[in-house]
Amino acid sequence: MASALSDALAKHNIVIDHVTSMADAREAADMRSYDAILLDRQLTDGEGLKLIPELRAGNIDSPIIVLTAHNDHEGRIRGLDLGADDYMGKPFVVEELIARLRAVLRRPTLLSSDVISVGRLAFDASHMEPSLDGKPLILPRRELLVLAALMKRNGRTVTREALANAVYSFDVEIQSNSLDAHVSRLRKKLMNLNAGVAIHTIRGIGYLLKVAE
Amino acid sequence: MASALSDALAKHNIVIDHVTSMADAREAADMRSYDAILLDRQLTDGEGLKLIPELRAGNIDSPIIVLTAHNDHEGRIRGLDLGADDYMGKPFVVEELIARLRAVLRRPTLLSSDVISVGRLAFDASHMEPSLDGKPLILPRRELLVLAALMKRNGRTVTREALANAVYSFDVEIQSNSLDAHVSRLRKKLMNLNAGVAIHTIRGIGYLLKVAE
DNA sequence: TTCTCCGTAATGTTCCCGCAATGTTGAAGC
DNA sequence: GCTTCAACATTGCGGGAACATTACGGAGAA
Repeated sequence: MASALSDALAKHNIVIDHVTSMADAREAADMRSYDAILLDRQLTDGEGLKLIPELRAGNIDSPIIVLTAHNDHEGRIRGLDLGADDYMGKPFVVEELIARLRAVLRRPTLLSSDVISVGRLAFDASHMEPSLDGKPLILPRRELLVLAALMKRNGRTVTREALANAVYSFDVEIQSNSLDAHVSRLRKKLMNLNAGVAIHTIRGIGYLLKVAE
Repeated sequence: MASALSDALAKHNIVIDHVTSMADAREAADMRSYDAILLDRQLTDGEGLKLIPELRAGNIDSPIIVLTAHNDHEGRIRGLDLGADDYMGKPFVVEELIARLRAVLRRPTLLSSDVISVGRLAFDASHMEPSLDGKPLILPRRELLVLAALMKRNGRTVTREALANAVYSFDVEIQSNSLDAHVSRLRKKLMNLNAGVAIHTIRGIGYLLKVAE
Protein backbone atom coordinates (compact mmCIF):
# COMPACT_ATOMS: atom_id res chain seq x y z
CA MET A 1 0.00 0.00 0.00
CA ALA A 2 2.60 2.49 1.13
CA SER A 3 4.85 1.97 -1.84
CA ALA A 4 1.96 2.36 -4.27
CA LEU A 5 1.10 5.58 -2.51
CA SER A 6 4.69 6.76 -2.64
CA ASP A 7 4.75 6.23 -6.37
CA ALA A 8 1.52 8.09 -6.86
CA LEU A 9 2.67 11.04 -4.81
CA ALA A 10 6.03 11.04 -6.49
CA LYS A 11 4.22 11.57 -9.78
CA HIS A 12 2.97 14.82 -8.30
CA ASN A 13 6.45 15.84 -7.29
CA ILE A 14 5.83 15.27 -3.67
CA VAL A 15 8.82 14.02 -1.72
CA ILE A 16 8.18 11.37 0.88
CA ASP A 17 9.92 9.89 3.85
CA HIS A 18 8.32 6.57 4.65
CA VAL A 19 8.54 4.81 7.98
CA THR A 20 6.55 1.91 9.35
CA SER A 21 6.81 2.12 13.12
CA MET A 22 5.83 4.70 15.68
CA ALA A 23 9.39 4.83 16.95
CA ASP A 24 10.72 5.67 13.51
CA ALA A 25 7.96 8.20 12.98
CA ARG A 26 8.79 9.96 16.21
CA GLU A 27 12.44 10.14 15.32
CA ALA A 28 11.82 11.37 11.80
CA ALA A 29 9.43 14.05 12.97
CA ASP A 30 11.94 15.23 15.52
CA MET A 31 14.80 15.35 13.09
CA ARG A 32 13.14 17.06 10.19
CA SER A 33 10.36 19.47 9.59
CA TYR A 34 7.65 18.15 7.31
CA ASP A 35 5.06 20.03 5.33
CA ALA A 36 2.55 17.33 6.20
CA ILE A 37 2.29 13.95 7.86
CA LEU A 38 0.26 11.02 6.53
CA LEU A 39 -0.48 8.72 9.40
CA ASP A 40 -1.75 5.18 9.15
CA ARG A 41 -3.55 3.84 12.17
CA GLN A 42 -2.02 0.43 11.89
CA LEU A 43 1.68 0.71 12.56
CA THR A 44 3.99 -2.15 13.28
CA ASP A 45 4.33 -1.24 16.93
CA GLY A 46 0.98 0.22 17.83
CA GLU A 47 -2.02 2.39 17.16
CA GLY A 48 -1.07 5.39 15.03
CA LEU A 49 -3.52 7.77 16.66
CA LYS A 50 -1.50 7.68 19.85
CA LEU A 51 1.27 9.40 18.02
CA ILE A 52 -0.73 12.57 17.47
CA PRO A 53 -0.73 14.00 21.00
CA GLU A 54 2.93 13.10 21.33
CA LEU A 55 3.83 15.01 18.23
CA ARG A 56 1.71 17.97 19.17
CA ALA A 57 3.24 18.03 22.63
CA GLY A 58 6.65 18.03 20.99
CA ASN A 59 5.75 21.24 19.22
CA ILE A 60 5.37 19.58 15.86
CA ASP A 61 2.47 21.30 14.21
CA SER A 62 2.70 20.00 10.69
CA PRO A 63 -0.74 19.13 9.43
CA ILE A 64 -1.61 15.48 9.98
CA ILE A 65 -3.89 13.44 7.73
CA VAL A 66 -4.95 10.11 9.14
CA LEU A 67 -5.36 7.15 6.78
CA THR A 68 -7.37 4.28 8.03
CA ALA A 69 -9.34 1.21 7.15
CA HIS A 70 -11.63 1.80 10.09
CA ASN A 71 -13.82 4.33 8.46
CA ASP A 72 -16.18 4.61 11.37
CA HIS A 73 -17.42 7.88 12.76
CA GLU A 74 -16.18 7.39 16.29
CA GLY A 75 -12.67 6.82 15.06
CA ARG A 76 -12.78 9.85 12.81
CA ILE A 77 -14.03 12.05 15.60
CA ARG A 78 -11.41 10.72 17.95
CA GLY A 79 -8.66 11.30 15.45
CA LEU A 80 -9.72 14.83 14.68
CA ASP A 81 -10.06 15.69 18.34
CA LEU A 82 -6.66 14.28 19.10
CA GLY A 83 -5.20 16.88 16.81
CA ALA A 84 -5.39 15.46 13.32
CA ASP A 85 -6.25 17.87 10.55
CA ASP A 86 -8.06 15.52 8.26
CA TYR A 87 -9.15 11.95 7.96
CA MET A 88 -9.48 9.61 5.02
CA GLY A 89 -10.95 6.14 5.00
CA LYS A 90 -9.59 3.44 2.75
CA PRO A 91 -10.08 2.73 0.04
CA PHE A 92 -9.51 6.20 -1.29
CA VAL A 93 -8.78 7.84 -4.58
CA VAL A 94 -5.26 9.18 -4.68
CA GLU A 95 -6.40 12.32 -6.43
CA GLU A 96 -8.58 13.16 -3.50
CA LEU A 97 -5.78 12.60 -1.07
CA ILE A 98 -3.67 15.00 -3.06
CA ALA A 99 -6.43 17.55 -3.07
CA ARG A 100 -6.73 17.26 0.68
CA LEU A 101 -3.00 17.59 1.03
CA ARG A 102 -3.08 20.76 -0.97
CA ALA A 103 -5.96 22.10 1.10
CA VAL A 104 -4.13 21.38 4.31
CA LEU A 105 -0.90 22.90 3.06
CA ARG A 106 -2.59 25.98 1.81
CA ARG A 107 -3.66 27.06 5.26
CA PRO A 108 -1.89 30.15 6.38
CA THR A 109 0.93 29.43 8.76
CA LEU A 110 0.55 32.73 10.47
CA LEU A 111 -2.17 35.27 10.69
CA SER A 112 -0.96 38.37 9.03
CA SER A 113 -1.37 41.36 11.23
CA ASP A 114 0.03 44.79 10.77
CA VAL A 115 1.84 45.69 13.94
CA ILE A 116 3.91 48.82 14.11
CA SER A 117 6.71 49.05 16.61
CA VAL A 118 8.47 52.12 17.91
CA GLY A 119 10.84 51.52 20.75
CA ARG A 120 9.10 49.50 23.43
CA LEU A 121 5.75 50.56 22.07
CA ALA A 122 3.79 48.46 19.62
CA PHE A 123 0.52 49.12 17.91
CA ASP A 124 -1.79 46.60 16.31
CA ALA A 125 -3.49 48.71 13.70
CA SER A 126 -6.19 46.24 12.81
CA HIS A 127 -7.38 46.05 16.38
CA MET A 128 -6.50 49.61 17.36
CA GLU A 129 -4.56 48.23 20.23
CA PRO A 130 -1.36 49.65 21.68
CA SER A 131 0.95 47.69 23.91
CA LEU A 132 4.06 48.41 25.93
CA ASP A 133 6.55 45.57 26.26
CA GLY A 134 3.84 43.25 25.05
CA LYS A 135 1.43 44.25 27.76
CA PRO A 136 -1.74 45.95 26.60
CA LEU A 137 -1.87 49.67 27.11
CA ILE A 138 -5.24 51.10 28.00
CA LEU A 139 -5.90 54.57 26.67
CA PRO A 140 -8.96 56.77 26.29
CA ARG A 141 -10.37 56.90 22.82
CA ARG A 142 -9.08 60.26 21.68
CA GLU A 143 -5.60 59.68 22.98
CA LEU A 144 -5.65 56.30 21.34
CA LEU A 145 -6.47 57.93 18.02
CA VAL A 146 -3.66 60.40 18.45
CA LEU A 147 -1.21 57.63 19.19
CA ALA A 148 -2.46 55.61 16.24
CA ALA A 149 -1.97 58.49 13.83
CA LEU A 150 1.51 59.17 15.14
CA MET A 151 2.63 55.57 15.05
CA LYS A 152 1.28 54.97 11.59
CA ARG A 153 3.66 57.63 10.37
CA ASN A 154 6.44 56.45 12.63
CA GLY A 155 9.27 58.96 12.69
CA ARG A 156 7.74 61.27 10.14
CA THR A 157 5.80 64.34 11.03
CA VAL A 158 2.04 64.40 11.18
CA THR A 159 0.38 67.61 10.14
CA ARG A 160 -1.77 69.25 12.70
CA GLU A 161 -4.61 69.08 10.24
CA ALA A 162 -4.03 65.40 9.51
CA LEU A 163 -4.01 64.68 13.18
CA ALA A 164 -7.29 66.49 13.64
CA ASN A 165 -8.83 64.46 10.83
CA ALA A 166 -7.61 61.27 12.42
CA VAL A 167 -9.01 62.13 15.80
CA TYR A 168 -12.28 63.81 14.92
CA SER A 169 -14.85 62.82 12.38
CA PHE A 170 -15.64 65.44 9.82
CA ASP A 171 -18.92 66.50 11.29
CA VAL A 172 -17.77 67.39 14.76
CA GLU A 173 -16.53 70.93 14.89
CA ILE A 174 -13.81 71.71 17.35
CA GLN A 175 -13.39 75.25 18.54
CA SER A 176 -10.82 74.97 21.23
CA ASN A 177 -7.41 73.54 21.75
CA SER A 178 -8.75 70.19 22.80
CA LEU A 179 -6.47 68.46 20.34
CA ASP A 180 -3.48 70.00 22.06
CA ALA A 181 -4.94 68.88 25.32
CA HIS A 182 -5.05 65.29 24.16
CA VAL A 183 -1.52 65.42 22.87
CA SER A 184 -0.44 66.81 26.17
CA ARG A 185 -2.16 64.15 28.21
CA LEU A 186 -0.80 61.39 26.01
CA ARG A 187 2.66 62.84 26.28
CA LYS A 188 2.42 62.85 30.03
CA LYS A 189 1.35 59.21 30.13
CA LEU A 190 4.15 58.12 27.82
CA MET A 191 6.55 59.98 30.09
CA ASN A 192 5.29 58.36 33.26
CA LEU A 193 5.27 54.93 31.68
CA ASN A 194 8.82 55.49 30.54
CA ALA A 195 7.79 54.16 27.16
CA GLY A 196 11.03 55.11 25.48
CA VAL A 197 9.33 57.27 22.93
CA ALA A 198 8.60 60.96 22.90
CA ILE A 199 6.27 63.25 21.00
CA HIS A 200 8.18 66.12 19.46
CA THR A 201 6.57 69.33 18.35
CA ILE A 202 7.30 70.84 14.96
CA ARG A 203 6.29 74.38 15.42
CA GLY A 204 3.87 75.60 12.79
CA ILE A 205 3.58 72.16 11.20
CA GLY A 206 2.58 69.37 13.50
CA TYR A 207 3.93 66.54 15.59
CA LEU A 208 6.29 63.61 15.32
CA LEU A 209 6.87 60.45 17.32
CA LYS A 210 10.44 59.35 17.93
CA VAL A 211 12.31 56.94 20.14
CA ALA A 212 13.77 58.82 23.03
CA GLU A 213 17.51 59.33 22.80
CA MET B 1 -31.78 20.51 6.75
CA ALA B 2 -30.26 23.85 7.65
CA SER B 3 -32.49 24.47 10.62
CA ALA B 4 -31.84 21.00 11.98
CA LEU B 5 -28.16 21.70 11.62
CA SER B 6 -28.53 25.06 13.31
CA ASP B 7 -30.18 23.42 16.28
CA ALA B 8 -27.50 20.78 16.53
CA LEU B 9 -24.73 23.34 16.41
CA ALA B 10 -26.53 25.59 18.85
CA LYS B 11 -26.42 22.73 21.33
CA HIS B 12 -22.66 22.98 21.09
CA ASN B 13 -22.77 26.70 21.76
CA ILE B 14 -21.87 27.62 18.26
CA VAL B 15 -23.41 30.83 17.01
CA ILE B 16 -24.68 30.72 13.46
CA ASP B 17 -25.69 33.14 10.76
CA HIS B 18 -27.71 31.29 8.19
CA VAL B 19 -28.32 32.51 4.64
CA THR B 20 -29.66 30.68 1.63
CA SER B 21 -28.37 32.53 -1.40
CA MET B 22 -24.94 33.31 -2.76
CA ALA B 23 -25.73 37.00 -2.70
CA ASP B 24 -26.58 36.91 0.99
CA ALA B 25 -23.54 34.80 1.73
CA ARG B 26 -21.28 37.27 -0.02
CA GLU B 27 -22.74 40.14 1.90
CA ALA B 28 -22.60 38.41 5.26
CA ALA B 29 -19.00 37.35 4.72
CA ASP B 30 -18.09 40.90 3.77
CA MET B 31 -19.79 42.44 6.72
CA ARG B 32 -18.64 40.15 9.45
CA SER B 33 -15.71 37.97 10.25
CA TYR B 34 -16.52 34.31 10.78
CA ASP B 35 -14.56 31.58 12.49
CA ALA B 36 -15.72 29.17 9.82
CA ILE B 37 -18.05 28.92 6.84
CA LEU B 38 -20.25 25.94 6.07
CA LEU B 39 -21.09 26.00 2.40
CA ASP B 40 -23.80 24.01 0.68
CA ARG B 41 -23.30 23.42 -3.00
CA GLN B 42 -26.95 23.92 -3.81
CA LEU B 43 -27.85 27.50 -3.12
CA THR B 44 -30.98 29.25 -4.28
CA ASP B 45 -29.14 31.27 -6.88
CA GLY B 46 -26.36 29.04 -8.02
CA GLU B 47 -23.58 26.60 -7.40
CA GLY B 48 -22.02 27.14 -4.01
CA LEU B 49 -18.53 26.21 -5.08
CA LYS B 50 -18.33 29.32 -7.21
CA LEU B 51 -18.41 31.35 -4.06
CA ILE B 52 -15.10 30.03 -2.82
CA PRO B 53 -12.76 31.85 -5.20
CA GLU B 54 -14.78 35.00 -4.77
CA LEU B 55 -14.44 34.90 -1.03
CA ARG B 56 -10.76 34.06 -1.19
CA ALA B 57 -10.21 36.90 -3.64
CA GLY B 58 -12.01 39.18 -1.23
CA ASN B 59 -9.44 38.39 1.42
CA ILE B 60 -11.79 36.25 3.42
CA ASP B 61 -9.72 33.39 4.71
CA SER B 62 -12.05 31.79 7.19
CA PRO B 63 -11.92 28.04 6.84
CA ILE B 64 -14.61 26.72 4.52
CA ILE B 65 -16.25 23.33 4.85
CA VAL B 66 -18.30 22.28 1.86
CA LEU B 67 -21.47 20.26 2.44
CA THR B 68 -22.83 18.40 -0.48
CA ALA B 69 -25.09 15.65 -1.71
CA HIS B 70 -22.79 14.98 -4.63
CA ASN B 71 -20.31 12.91 -2.80
CA ASP B 72 -18.25 12.17 -5.87
CA HIS B 73 -14.52 12.39 -5.96
CA GLU B 74 -14.28 14.90 -8.76
CA GLY B 75 -16.47 17.34 -6.89
CA ARG B 76 -14.49 16.92 -3.72
CA ILE B 77 -11.24 17.49 -5.49
CA ARG B 78 -12.61 20.53 -7.26
CA GLY B 79 -13.91 22.01 -4.04
CA LEU B 80 -10.68 21.49 -2.21
CA ASP B 81 -8.66 22.93 -5.04
CA LEU B 82 -10.89 25.95 -5.26
CA GLY B 83 -9.89 26.82 -1.73
CA ALA B 84 -12.14 24.85 0.57
CA ASP B 85 -10.59 23.43 3.69
CA ASP B 86 -12.73 20.37 4.03
CA TYR B 87 -15.52 18.50 2.38
CA MET B 88 -18.37 16.44 3.76
CA GLY B 89 -20.85 14.40 1.79
CA LYS B 90 -24.43 14.05 2.92
CA PRO B 91 -25.73 12.30 4.76
CA PHE B 92 -23.33 12.99 7.54
CA VAL B 93 -23.19 12.54 11.28
CA VAL B 94 -23.39 15.86 13.03
CA GLU B 95 -20.79 14.83 15.54
CA GLU B 96 -18.31 14.32 12.78
CA LEU B 97 -19.07 17.70 11.33
CA ILE B 98 -18.42 19.24 14.72
CA ALA B 99 -15.17 17.34 15.02
CA ARG B 100 -14.12 18.63 11.62
CA LEU B 101 -15.13 22.12 12.64
CA ARG B 102 -12.99 21.83 15.70
CA ALA B 103 -10.08 20.54 13.65
CA VAL B 104 -10.38 23.43 11.27
CA LEU B 105 -10.80 26.01 14.02
CA ARG B 106 -7.90 24.74 16.00
CA ARG B 107 -5.30 26.31 13.80
CA PRO B 108 -5.77 30.05 14.01
CA THR B 109 -6.78 30.24 17.65
CA LEU B 110 -3.64 28.98 19.21
CA LEU B 111 -0.49 27.31 17.99
CA SER B 112 0.54 24.94 20.69
CA SER B 113 -2.55 23.76 22.49
CA ASP B 114 -6.26 24.16 22.48
CA VAL B 115 -6.61 25.34 26.03
CA ILE B 116 -6.10 28.96 26.86
CA SER B 117 -5.16 29.87 30.39
CA VAL B 118 -5.55 33.16 32.14
CA GLY B 119 -4.92 33.17 35.82
CA ARG B 120 -6.74 30.28 37.45
CA LEU B 121 -9.12 30.15 34.53
CA ALA B 122 -8.68 27.80 31.62
CA PHE B 123 -10.71 27.50 28.49
CA ASP B 124 -10.87 24.64 26.04
CA ALA B 125 -11.59 26.57 22.90
CA SER B 126 -12.50 23.66 20.69
CA HIS B 127 -15.03 22.28 23.14
CA MET B 128 -16.18 25.60 24.54
CA GLU B 129 -15.53 24.46 28.07
CA PRO B 130 -14.23 26.79 30.75
CA SER B 131 -12.73 25.54 33.96
CA LEU B 132 -11.46 27.00 37.19
CA ASP B 133 -8.57 25.22 38.88
CA GLY B 134 -9.29 22.25 36.67
CA LYS B 135 -12.88 21.98 37.76
CA PRO B 136 -15.39 22.63 35.00
CA LEU B 137 -17.17 25.92 35.21
CA ILE B 138 -20.83 25.94 34.27
CA LEU B 139 -22.03 29.13 32.69
CA PRO B 140 -25.17 30.20 30.88
CA ARG B 141 -24.87 30.23 27.14
CA ARG B 142 -24.50 33.93 26.57
CA GLU B 143 -22.02 34.44 29.34
CA LEU B 144 -20.08 31.48 28.04
CA LEU B 145 -19.86 33.11 24.63
CA VAL B 146 -18.69 36.36 26.15
CA LEU B 147 -16.00 34.56 28.12
CA ALA B 148 -14.95 32.59 25.05
CA ALA B 149 -14.52 35.71 22.97
CA LEU B 150 -12.54 37.42 25.70
CA MET B 151 -10.26 34.48 26.39
CA LYS B 152 -9.57 33.76 22.75
CA ARG B 153 -8.04 37.19 22.59
CA ASN B 154 -6.43 36.80 25.97
CA GLY B 155 -5.16 40.08 27.24
CA ARG B 156 -6.03 41.97 24.13
CA THR B 157 -9.06 44.10 23.59
CA VAL B 158 -12.26 42.82 22.08
CA THR B 159 -14.27 45.40 20.21
CA ARG B 160 -17.77 45.89 21.42
CA GLU B 161 -18.95 45.05 17.96
CA ALA B 162 -16.81 41.93 17.76
CA LEU B 163 -18.19 40.82 21.07
CA ALA B 164 -21.73 41.32 19.87
CA ASN B 165 -20.96 39.28 16.77
CA ALA B 166 -19.55 36.50 18.87
CA VAL B 167 -22.57 36.37 21.10
CA TYR B 168 -25.48 36.99 18.77
CA SER B 169 -26.44 35.78 15.33
CA PHE B 170 -27.25 38.64 13.08
CA ASP B 171 -30.88 37.76 12.69
CA VAL B 172 -31.57 38.42 16.35
CA GLU B 173 -32.07 42.08 16.86
CA ILE B 174 -30.82 43.50 20.10
CA GLN B 175 -32.19 46.82 21.16
CA SER B 176 -31.09 47.10 24.69
CA ASN B 177 -27.99 46.85 26.77
CA SER B 178 -28.31 43.12 27.15
CA LEU B 179 -24.72 42.65 26.11
CA ASP B 180 -23.65 44.93 28.95
CA ALA B 181 -25.90 42.96 31.22
CA HIS B 182 -24.17 39.72 30.32
CA VAL B 183 -20.77 41.23 30.81
CA SER B 184 -21.87 42.53 34.15
CA ARG B 185 -23.24 39.18 35.28
CA LEU B 186 -20.14 37.36 34.11
CA ARG B 187 -17.98 39.88 35.90
CA LYS B 188 -19.85 39.33 39.10
CA LYS B 189 -19.43 35.58 38.89
CA LEU B 190 -15.72 35.86 38.20
CA MET B 191 -15.47 38.13 41.21
CA ASN B 192 -17.34 35.81 43.54
CA LEU B 193 -15.38 32.81 42.31
CA ASN B 194 -12.20 34.72 42.91
CA ALA B 195 -11.01 33.59 39.50
CA GLY B 196 -7.99 35.86 39.51
CA VAL B 197 -9.02 37.56 36.32
CA ALA B 198 -10.90 40.75 35.71
CA ILE B 199 -12.79 42.21 32.79
CA HIS B 200 -11.62 45.72 32.07
CA THR B 201 -13.67 48.08 29.99
CA ILE B 202 -12.17 50.37 27.45
CA ARG B 203 -14.58 53.18 27.07
CA GLY B 204 -15.69 53.73 23.53
CA ILE B 205 -13.86 50.63 22.29
CA GLY B 206 -14.70 47.42 24.06
CA TYR B 207 -13.52 45.02 26.73
CA LEU B 208 -10.38 43.18 27.75
CA LEU B 209 -9.65 40.24 30.02
CA LYS B 210 -6.62 40.47 32.27
CA VAL B 211 -5.21 38.66 35.27
CA ALA B 212 -6.03 40.61 38.36
CA GLU B 213 -2.98 42.31 39.78
C1' DT C 1 -44.64 23.36 38.31
C1' DT C 2 -40.40 25.25 39.16
C1' DC C 3 -36.17 26.81 37.82
C1' DT C 4 -32.88 29.02 34.97
C1' DC C 5 -31.78 32.14 31.52
C1' DC C 6 -32.29 36.26 28.86
C1' DG C 7 -33.89 40.70 27.12
C1' DT C 8 -35.64 44.96 28.76
C1' DA C 9 -35.61 49.12 31.23
C1' DA C 10 -34.90 52.08 35.07
C1' DT C 11 -31.43 53.94 37.84
C1' DG C 12 -26.90 54.85 39.45
C1' DT C 13 -22.00 55.62 38.47
C1' DT C 14 -17.79 56.68 36.15
C1' DC C 15 -14.69 59.17 33.62
C1' DC C 16 -13.86 61.17 29.06
C1' DC C 17 -13.63 65.31 26.60
C1' DG C 18 -14.30 69.91 25.18
C1' DC C 19 -13.51 74.17 27.07
C1' DA C 20 -11.05 77.94 28.85
C1' DA C 21 -7.76 80.12 31.80
C1' DT C 22 -3.05 80.48 32.47
C1' DG C 23 1.71 79.36 31.77
C1' DT C 24 5.67 78.42 28.62
C1' DT C 25 8.41 78.38 24.52
C1' DG C 26 10.65 80.17 20.54
C1' DA C 27 11.28 82.89 16.38
C1' DA C 28 11.75 87.56 14.55
C1' DG C 29 13.08 92.20 14.85
C1' DC C 30 15.69 95.78 16.82
C1' DG D 1 20.86 91.41 24.62
C1' DC D 2 15.48 92.53 25.28
C1' DT D 3 10.73 92.75 23.67
C1' DT D 4 6.84 91.02 21.68
C1' DC D 5 3.63 88.05 19.89
C1' DA D 6 1.90 83.93 18.39
C1' DA D 7 2.06 79.14 18.76
C1' DC D 8 1.93 75.63 21.85
C1' DA D 9 1.54 73.33 26.79
C1' DT D 10 -0.71 72.31 30.85
C1' DT D 11 -4.33 71.71 34.06
C1' DG D 12 -8.93 71.97 36.51
C1' DC D 13 -13.69 71.77 35.76
C1' DG D 14 -18.50 70.61 34.54
C1' DG D 15 -21.64 68.36 31.47
C1' DG D 16 -22.91 64.40 29.53
C1' DA D 17 -22.35 60.18 27.19
C1' DA D 18 -21.01 55.56 27.94
C1' DC D 19 -21.16 52.05 30.97
C1' DA D 20 -22.75 49.23 35.38
C1' DT D 21 -26.01 47.21 38.06
C1' DT D 22 -30.17 45.22 39.38
C1' DA D 23 -35.03 43.96 39.34
C1' DC D 24 -38.68 42.12 36.65
C1' DG D 25 -41.35 39.26 33.61
C1' DG D 26 -41.62 36.07 29.85
C1' DA D 27 -40.18 31.91 27.76
C1' DG D 28 -38.46 27.51 27.62
C1' DA D 29 -36.59 23.36 29.74
C1' DA D 30 -36.42 19.84 33.45
